[in-house]
Amino acid sequence: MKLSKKGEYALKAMIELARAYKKGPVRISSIAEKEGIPKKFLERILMDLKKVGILKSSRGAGGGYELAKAPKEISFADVIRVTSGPLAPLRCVSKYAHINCPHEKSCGLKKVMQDVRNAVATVLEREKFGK
Amino acid sequence: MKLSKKGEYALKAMIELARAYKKGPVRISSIAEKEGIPKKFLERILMDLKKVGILKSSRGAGGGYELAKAPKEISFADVIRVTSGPLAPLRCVSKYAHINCPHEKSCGLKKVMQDVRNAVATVLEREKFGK
DNA sequence: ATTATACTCTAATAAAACAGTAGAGTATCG
DNA sequence: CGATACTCTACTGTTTTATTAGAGTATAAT
Ligand code: FES
Ligand code: FES
Repeated sequence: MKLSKKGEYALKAMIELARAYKKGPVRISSIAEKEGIPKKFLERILMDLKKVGILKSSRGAGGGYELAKAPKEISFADVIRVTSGPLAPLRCVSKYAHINCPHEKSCGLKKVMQDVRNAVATVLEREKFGK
Repeated sequence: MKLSKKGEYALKAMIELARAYKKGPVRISSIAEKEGIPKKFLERILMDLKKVGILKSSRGAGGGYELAKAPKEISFADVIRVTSGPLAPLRCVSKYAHINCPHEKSCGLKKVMQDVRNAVATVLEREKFGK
């Protein structure tokens, strides 16, 4: 039930970027240093977040990354889904990555796992990067 | 944030064993067949659960596994901790496997992850294998 | 006692996921 | 142009996951 390093780094970077919202782009290396994240790894993470429209970037001198929308429009859940996959403990109870199980009807796990996924999603969807 | 196969199998086996509580031991192969779990893998899982006192076993003909205590005394959380590790997304917010982070004081992640771990623990500790 | 039954234990392994790195390429600013 | 900083593909090493092999031990029934 643990969060990957990638997810952890992504959230930390997002917090940093939210802090700099509307203050111009932030360099990857600046975030990497402040948060103690390997730079090359962070590059890939931020690219992923850009690809789904959470971040935008500008190149060249004075360039860097910044939020693509208001911090209050971005949830922890959004970031984790992109960087560490579904929140649900089992695919059969995942909302956005659902897959059917063979014996769903008689499965004693499904209900509880559904509750877990909902509990997690509630916390992570409520939590935004700004208010 | 996903549950390992090992954890999933363990829970399914526990449900099966709870059903047979006070009805004598159940063979590994019987559980493996019913739940579609590789037998050899299940052996190891049940051994783990025995080691921590959740299950007990008897050998030889007529032998098998059974719960070591009343189903209502065993929670999903107990089983998952043994077979898939801590419930917490990060070690620094884990109750039973806690490790300190360097910058805990200024970390923007800790509080939310604490909430996640609590939400998960609440669901999984409430859910028992019998009532 | 012998045999069949069923758990016990250590070790090994194949594949996947995770964490991180290398390096050449491209856009932009001054 | 030259420095800056993101872009993109591919590669690598490590760890974890999921599983299997096989020899060993205890028990019950015959
Ligand atoms: S594990 Fe998916 S329905 Fe039981
Ligand atoms: S990640 Fe542990 S305190 Fe921030």
